[in-house]
Amino acid sequence: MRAHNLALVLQTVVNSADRPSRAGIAGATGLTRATVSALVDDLIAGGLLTEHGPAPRSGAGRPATALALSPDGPAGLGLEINVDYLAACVVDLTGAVRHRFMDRSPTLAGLGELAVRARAAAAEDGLALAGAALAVPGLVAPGGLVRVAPNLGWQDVDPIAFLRGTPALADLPITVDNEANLAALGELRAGDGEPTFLYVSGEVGIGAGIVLDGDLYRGGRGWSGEIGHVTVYPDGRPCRCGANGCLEQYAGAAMVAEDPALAAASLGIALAAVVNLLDLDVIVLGGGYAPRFGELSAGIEAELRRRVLTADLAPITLRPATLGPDAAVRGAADAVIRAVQDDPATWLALQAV
Amino acid sequence: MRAHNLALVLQTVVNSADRPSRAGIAGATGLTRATVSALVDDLIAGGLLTEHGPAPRSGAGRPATALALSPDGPAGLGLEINVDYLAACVVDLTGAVRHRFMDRSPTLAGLGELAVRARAAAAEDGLALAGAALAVPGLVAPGGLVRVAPNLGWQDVDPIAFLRGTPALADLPITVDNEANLAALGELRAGDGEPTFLYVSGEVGIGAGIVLDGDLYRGGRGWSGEIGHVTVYPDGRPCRCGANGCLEQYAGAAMVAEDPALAAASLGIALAAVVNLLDLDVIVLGGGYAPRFGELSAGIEAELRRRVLTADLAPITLRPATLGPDAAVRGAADAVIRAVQDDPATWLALQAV
DNA sequence: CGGATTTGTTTAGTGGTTGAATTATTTGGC
DNA sequence: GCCAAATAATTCAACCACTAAACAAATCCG
Repeated sequence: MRAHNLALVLQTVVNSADRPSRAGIAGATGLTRATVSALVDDLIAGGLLTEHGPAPRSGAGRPATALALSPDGPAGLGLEINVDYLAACVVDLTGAVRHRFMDRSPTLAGLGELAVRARAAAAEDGLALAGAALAVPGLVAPGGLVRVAPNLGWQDVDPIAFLRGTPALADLPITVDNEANLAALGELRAGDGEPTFLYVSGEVGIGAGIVLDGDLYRGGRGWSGEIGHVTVYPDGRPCRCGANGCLEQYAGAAMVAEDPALAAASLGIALAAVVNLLDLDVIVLGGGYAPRFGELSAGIEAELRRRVLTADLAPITLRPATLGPDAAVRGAADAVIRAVQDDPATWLALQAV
Repeated sequence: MRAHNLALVLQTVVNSADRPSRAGIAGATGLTRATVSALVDDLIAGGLLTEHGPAPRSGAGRPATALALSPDGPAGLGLEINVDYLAACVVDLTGAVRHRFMDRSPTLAGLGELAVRARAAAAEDGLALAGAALAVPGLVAPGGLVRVAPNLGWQDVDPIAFLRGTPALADLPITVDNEANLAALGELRAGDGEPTFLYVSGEVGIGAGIVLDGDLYRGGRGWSGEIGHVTVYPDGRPCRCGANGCLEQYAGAAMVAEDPALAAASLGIALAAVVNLLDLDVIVLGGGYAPRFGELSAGIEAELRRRVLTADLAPITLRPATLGPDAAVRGAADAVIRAVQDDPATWLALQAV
């Protein structure tokens, strides 16, 4: 119960645009001011919140002491390994990017080094890492095992086990997730604040992250969002997956450059299927699609209007991603601090030991 | 908190195959035996659980008193209105069907009469109704307003307001939901126990219910599962929705009879898209597809193997629905008793008044 | 300067859970 | 046949976390 209410209070601070007061949080959550005070004291003692000087107020009454996430609280380490680069970034509890690192040699050994450097940089700022999340362009099994990552040439690779081998990382909780999934989480924080949307990432392959009500939908085995292999032309071009007419063959990076109209129409057909099935009203185009949004949007929207059953009952918003190519690393780091924000009690318990 | 734990205890009883004891529940939930005792006492007093004689045990020790859902507890009323029939059924807390009614005149007035008859029959058994749920073949807005139901000729019809007009139903909480959604819920209880699956209902139109982790996924506006309008052949036959090549034109009732092979292949293409997007591993064919499962399954499975990216990493189960044409009414009644089972505290509070 | 007003803290009280001890009911061994 | 062991369920004191209400602090307004 306390755990739940700690999360409730912290979430309220996270979600509020301004810096709320204890009384404000009490009003928003339905808890008593006394309860909120007690909980906030714990969160301040644990280094998750900080008090700020009283803000200038209008009207009578004692001025409120503003509360905000502490920039010195636990930070998240985002990692990404992709076809032609490595990336790492440290994001503090407030969501601010504190450090970024890149490398052009996409190997696991290089990733380990990058992670160690990032951790050292965080330590210099006095930041403790709550954990790390790794973005991978492939299918990830629940335990973090990468079953297949075609563009990396990986099959049944266990990056967590490898990173744990580095002494400086042995104690760090690490998770692995699909690149598009994490990019979607990055967009969730950085974007317009919609809690439910589809994030589509168009690179060599095409992936999607499905965000429902502020949470990533991963599917039964974590393999959701493989929109690149949705069939658009049943007897169309053969795909490397063995099927014919996959979206990837019509809206992959190559086709977007060569024939944007075809890419847009194909994408529109696949997206209409998603909307018909899941009843989403926001679609975010990221990855390689974002910079070419202007060329693609009209063609996509035309297909959506034609093929979505409920198109005339409620509008569908199509917009480009706000984050650039580092959406996945940002999302990975975000996933770590989200975990702390969603369950501050375990972090506080860890600190107390 | 008590509300949460009451639900936890009741759910444990619902989900356990045998009749659990208080101690067994304590072990399964992590609560203390003392706590479970107190909660179970409340549930028995509220008429939701009953004690049964001690079961024969192996080994020493005091024998456990078996607990089971009470057949005299609150019951659910399921209602369905469709193109050529009306249906109603009363399901008790244990999930047993106590009464069924049918009618061939699918009007709202007839539905009201049927509901009154069903309620009277339930009352004769000493059953109190916790509420009613109505299955409709159309798009339902959150408040229960039916935006469009093409096969009924409905547009912006409010069945709740109508039924409330009947004095004998004025005090009954009523909800409205899509037919395929409720049929999926019916299958959830009656089926193999998988918590996550896609239920596809093939009638004149084709609808689907998406069940994720034991819960129906309704989408942002409750319009999920419109698989009938997923595009399978982008330049194919015109559909009554205005688009071309919708699944409904290739796997609707007419086509299943005329060309089962084409229906199966088309259905396979659309289902592969669903699996690629949502990573489901169980697909249930219901409605008109169930009786023709033998003719369709091979063709569907062939497309799934070819078009699902992860087909060779994990198998996909395709099976016919266990419930027949009354899946939707059963599911509707089930939805009502599920609501009680998921939140027994409010039911107990209502009784106490 | 004093009342009004709002924030935050203190204190007593309450509901609900835990843990230990107790009672109840069976099996099995000598 | 009786006692010990084992398991189920209840009772009771302690405790934790939230609530309610009073109180203290800090500001504005007349």
